[in-house]
Amino acid sequence: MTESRRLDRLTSMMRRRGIVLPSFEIYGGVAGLIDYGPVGARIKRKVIDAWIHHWTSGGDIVEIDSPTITPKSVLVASGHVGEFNDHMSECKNCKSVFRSDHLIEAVHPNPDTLDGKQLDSLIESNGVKCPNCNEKDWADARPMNLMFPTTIGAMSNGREAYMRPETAQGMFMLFPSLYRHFKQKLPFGAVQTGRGYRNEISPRQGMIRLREFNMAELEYFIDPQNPPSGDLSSNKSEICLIPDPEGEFAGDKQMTFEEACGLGIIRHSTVAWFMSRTYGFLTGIGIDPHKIRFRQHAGSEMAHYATDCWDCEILGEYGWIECVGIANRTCHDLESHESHSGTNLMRSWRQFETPKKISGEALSPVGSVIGPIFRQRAGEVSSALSNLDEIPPSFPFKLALNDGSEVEITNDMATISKVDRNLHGEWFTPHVIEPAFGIDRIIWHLLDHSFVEDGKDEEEYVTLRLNEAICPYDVSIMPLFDKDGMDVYARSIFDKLLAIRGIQIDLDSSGSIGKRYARADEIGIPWAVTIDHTTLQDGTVTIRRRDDQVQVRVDSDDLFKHVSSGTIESLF
RNA sequence: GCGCCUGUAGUGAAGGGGUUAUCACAAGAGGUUUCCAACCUCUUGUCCCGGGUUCAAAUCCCGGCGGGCGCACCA
Repeated sequence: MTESRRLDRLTSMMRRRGIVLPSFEIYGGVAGLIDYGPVGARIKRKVIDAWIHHWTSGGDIVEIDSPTITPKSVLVASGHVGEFNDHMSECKNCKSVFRSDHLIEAVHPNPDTLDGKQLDSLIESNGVKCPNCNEKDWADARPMNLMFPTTIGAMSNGREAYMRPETAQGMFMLFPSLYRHFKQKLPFGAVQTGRGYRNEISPRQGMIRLREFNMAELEYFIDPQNPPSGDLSSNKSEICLIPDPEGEFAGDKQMTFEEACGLGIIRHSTVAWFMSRTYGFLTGIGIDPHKIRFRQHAGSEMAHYATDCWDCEILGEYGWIECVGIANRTCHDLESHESHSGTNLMRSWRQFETPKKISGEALSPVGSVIGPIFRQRAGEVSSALSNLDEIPPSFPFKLALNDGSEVEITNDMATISKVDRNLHGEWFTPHVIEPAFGIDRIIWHLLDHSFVEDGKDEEEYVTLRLNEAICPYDVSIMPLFDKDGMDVYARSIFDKLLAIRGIQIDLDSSGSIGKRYARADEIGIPWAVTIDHTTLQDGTVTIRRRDDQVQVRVDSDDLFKHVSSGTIESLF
């Protein structure tokens, strides 16, 4: 039983039992696209439900839902269009492919601002050699667009759009609505689960790198001057932390979140709080706590929008895989959307404890003089005058306009007036802390960590020790014999349990009872209820616990009660 | 995108120019007082797709698609 074969056995089982399968297989399949089968879709639903509940149960976070089709302008503002239109250069000699901007990093301060032709000419003029074979024979740079383009509108004059590469932009678009919903008080957050799309060059590793994938993202809006944090001391677990290798705390650490935050390893208290709650979520649905670590991004690998980022990595058959990214996105997105869209709604009001007294002098433009002199430009001159921070000591003076030109202002064009008022607060752009979860990757690791092969002797016996919160079926009903009235009795229990909202029940009457237990164990059904001869006499059934095969006999009424309340465990 | 390896029932495998493609497990029907993958009978179901070579291709060749690994990429 070598470890690499375990991966094969797990993926075979997932196909065979309808958990996760390649998509469109009868047409040859498509790399990077997967289906969740009948069993897998149940697991996925439960993981997402658990995730939504985990974050919204505090009352300060709400769920939203926005389109996957996103107009280009939104993604220009977010930076994705620029970031995603990287160019690739191919060495004609050895066929190696490199990012064009990386090739000329040494000779240009901002290579990612260049277009294809500029990149080619710089590569040519600087004689850049292929890092692989040292030749200088480059093909023209080709854009590598990692977003799926589409068009809104069926006709040729449709609007350019992309399938969203992340769900986060939906939360930013709704910031004004969220701000009103939360009575204009920070902090608050919004979550969204749904599909994201990235046209990966080469998807690999099963459900780890997909082209269409399930994300669950949370944007938590805070006042940067008053960053909130929950009670970190409630989590006593020692966590594996890998701080920024270029920073002062380089080197693996093992400590609580509270300690790491106190020492400044985690730089932001709100980030620390979300790391702790992320840890709580993952372990709560069945991720092995010993296979979780948090790795801080070095400055050089940080996403274009983030100033501090921790990846939560989970260990599985593919090694350590990033499953959650917790980033401090600061005010980047809201500010960028405000300037690109021209709105002024992406802000929050910060009330001063005591109003600030503003007294000073201000220039008031005299319209009747400015108008005739500057004509079309009069409006611009007036607003430039009003916005002057410092009043020049004497007239006339040169006033700079937005277009770069200067005009002369004489003393008849403006009057100086005294200003006295109280400032009760100020507008600012909230900062955003974003935990972003890769749901498919988390599901993979849940399956990986639950997949236990512990057959006696030579025989392999597979149990999927899934946490009850995410099991595909809650209970499997098994008539010991599929006759003599046991079949009818089983059916009646099946129907009655199925009627309970949110409960999924499996009914299995084929094959020997041992085989049925094995089938149920393999897809992680935690409880098996058996109807036998005694049931027909006194209405009691046996309940078998998946993880240790222990059975108890209870009245079927008690079964209904405990299934409804999710307290079967208390019967043991 | 590149290189190497690879693709046979639901799953895992054997076969490697020539009768009707083989096996195990799984699945379906029936039988068996059947509580931890028991047994018996019967049944269903497979050569990734497209070209080429050949009298004959699952087998050899080419291309595509998919998978694994390495390089590159992974906001």
